[in-house]
Amino acid sequence: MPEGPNRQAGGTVTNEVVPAPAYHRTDRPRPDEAPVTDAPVRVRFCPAPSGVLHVGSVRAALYNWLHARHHGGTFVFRIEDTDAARATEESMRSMIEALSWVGLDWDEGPDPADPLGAERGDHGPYRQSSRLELYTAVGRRLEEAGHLYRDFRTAEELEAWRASARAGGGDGPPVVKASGFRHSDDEVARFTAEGRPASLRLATPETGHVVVDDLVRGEVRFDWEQISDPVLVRSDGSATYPLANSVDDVAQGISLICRGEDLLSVTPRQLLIHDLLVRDGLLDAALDEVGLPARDPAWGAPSSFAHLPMVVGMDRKKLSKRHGSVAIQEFARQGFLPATLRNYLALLGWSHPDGRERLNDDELIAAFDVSGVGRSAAAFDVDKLTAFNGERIRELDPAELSTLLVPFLDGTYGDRLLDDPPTEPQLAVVGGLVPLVQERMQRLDEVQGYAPPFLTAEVALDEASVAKVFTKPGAVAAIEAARRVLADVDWTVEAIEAALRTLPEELSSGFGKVAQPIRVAVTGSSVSPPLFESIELLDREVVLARLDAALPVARAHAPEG
RNA sequence: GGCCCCGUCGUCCAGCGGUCCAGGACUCCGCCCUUUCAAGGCGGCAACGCCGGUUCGAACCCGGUCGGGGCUACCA
Repeated sequence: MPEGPNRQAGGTVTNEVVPAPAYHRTDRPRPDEAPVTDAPVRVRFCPAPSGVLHVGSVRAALYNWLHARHHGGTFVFRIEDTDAARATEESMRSMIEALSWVGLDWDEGPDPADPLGAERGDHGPYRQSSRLELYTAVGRRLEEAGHLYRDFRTAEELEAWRASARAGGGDGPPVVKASGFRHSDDEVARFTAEGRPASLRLATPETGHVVVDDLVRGEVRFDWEQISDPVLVRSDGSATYPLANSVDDVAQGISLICRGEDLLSVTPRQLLIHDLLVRDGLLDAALDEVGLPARDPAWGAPSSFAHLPMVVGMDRKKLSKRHGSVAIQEFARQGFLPATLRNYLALLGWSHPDGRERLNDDELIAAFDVSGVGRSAAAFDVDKLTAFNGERIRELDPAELSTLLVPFLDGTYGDRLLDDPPTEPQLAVVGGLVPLVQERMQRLDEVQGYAPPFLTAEVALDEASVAKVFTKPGAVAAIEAARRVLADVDWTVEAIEAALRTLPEELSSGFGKVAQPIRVAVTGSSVSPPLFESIELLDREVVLARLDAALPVARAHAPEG
C-alpha cells in the first residue's frame, strides 16, 4: 500500500513506479517523494480533431471544467493533431464550436472567435502541430539519455511477429520489450549506414510493477512485463500520442489527468514518461532549446488520474449514429439547451451528495468532486435529457425563450416562417406565442409544430382532426355560433372566453363539444394551445375568415340529419 | 488468447454490515385537474447477475463463476 506525502483533498495521489531496474538511474528521487500538494489545479481537454465531438467526450470535458471551476483552477483546451493523416481543420473547427456551444469555456487554448488562428494562454501553442519541434527535441534528449532504442522493423515485420506470437507459437503474448527487440550495436550501425528508417521505442522496465492510483478506480496494478515498449517517435520523425501527450501535460503543468477509461491501460507508460521528462530537467532544457515558454516552478508532473467510465447507448453498445445525435451540434438543432446538457451529463456517472438532480452551474461546481464519480459504464438516455430540457424551458424567462425560438422559425433550423430579418409584428407574434407553448414544449424545435397557424394567413385543416371532430353532431352549429359572437366582441382573452362560454347553453351542449370544432376551424387541428388565447393572438379578420372557410368543410362532413 | 476495468429497477443514480420485504429521477401504467394537447397533483409496476464463504446479521466484505467493456497500432 503506497503511502506517500502525495495526498490531496479528494483522493489518494500516489502513482508509484516499483521497482525501476530498467530505467537505469538509482539516484533519482522517487516519484512519490516529490511534493505535489501545492501545485495549482490545471486540467485539460485534448481531443484529436478527427470526426465530431460526441456526448462521451463532452462529459469528460465537463468533468474537467467542473473540477477546474470548483478549485479555482485552470481549464486548458489542447488540440492533439499529431496524426496528420486523420486530423482535419473541419473537425477542429467543429469541436471548438461544439464545446463553446455547450458553454464550457476554457482559460487557455484556441480562441473560439478565431479557431484556426489566435490562441489565449501563456503556455501554448495549444495545437500540437505547432509544437513539433519540442517533441523532436525531447525525443532526441530521451534517446541521448538512453531511454529510447531504435527499431528498424517494418510494419509488415511487426505484424508478422505479432501474428505468430498471438498464435501461441511458444513466444507468449505479443509484448515488445527491449530485451527481445533491441538491435545489436552492429545492426544499428549497419542499418543506420544503409539509411533504413527507424522508429524510437521507449525502454520500459522488464520487471516489477506500477500502481496507478486512480481517483475513480482506486489502485490499479500493472506488471511491466505485460507492457509493450511504445513507439514514441515514428520512423518519419514525428511524435506519437504517448510522447506528445505526456510532454504537453508536463509542459503545461497539468495536475489532474481526467479522461476516458479507454486510456487507463496506457497510464503506466505515461507515468514513466512524465518521470523521465521531469527528471534532470530534461523537458525544461528542451523547452528552452526550442524557445517555448518555461514551466512554472510550482508545477510538478501530473499527480492525479481519474479514468471515467464509458458512455454507451441504451443498447449498452458503443455510442454511434444509431443512438440518435452523436454530434453535439445535433443537440442544438433539436432544441436542447446547453444548460440541460451540462446538468444531465454531469449526472451521468456522478450524483449530488443530497440527491438533487436539477442543478445549475453554481450548484454543480460547488458540489462536484471527481472522486465521487462512479465506476460503471453509463447509458445515454435521451428521454431523461428531454424531460430535463422541458423543465428548463418552463423555467426560462419568456423574453429569453422568445429569443431562443427565433432560430427555429427563421430558417436557421428547419422551415422558414419568418422574414429575413423578422418583422416587428412577427417577433410580437413569437413573443405572444411563448406563454401558449412554454409549458408544453420539451425541445425548442417543437415550436415548429405550434407556430404555423399564427405566422401564416391560411391554415391547412388537418385531415385526421376534421374526420374526428367535424363528423360529430353540432360541429356546424358551433362554428356558426362562434363566427357570430366573435364578430363583434372585444378582442381580449376575457371577452372572447365570456362570449364563447355562452355557446354551450345556447346549443345545449358541453363546452368540449363546442370548443373542438372551433379549435379545428381556427388552428387547423384538434390539438393546439388553449383556445381563447390562441384566438386572441390572431387578428379578428383572420379568425372570422378561418371560421368561414371551415364551414363548408364541416357541412360536408356533418353526420346525417 | 493476454492484461485491465465493470456488474442495484428498462435507464441514470443513492446505498458504503443491521434503521433495505432497497430510496430518488427518467420512462411506462392508472387516477385527479381540464376546452384539445400539455403542464401540475396523487398513486402504481419495476432491481441487489449467479454460487459459495466470513458474520449473530451482507446489496454492502472475501473467493469463484457468468456476463459486459477497454487495451493489446509507427490511432488517439
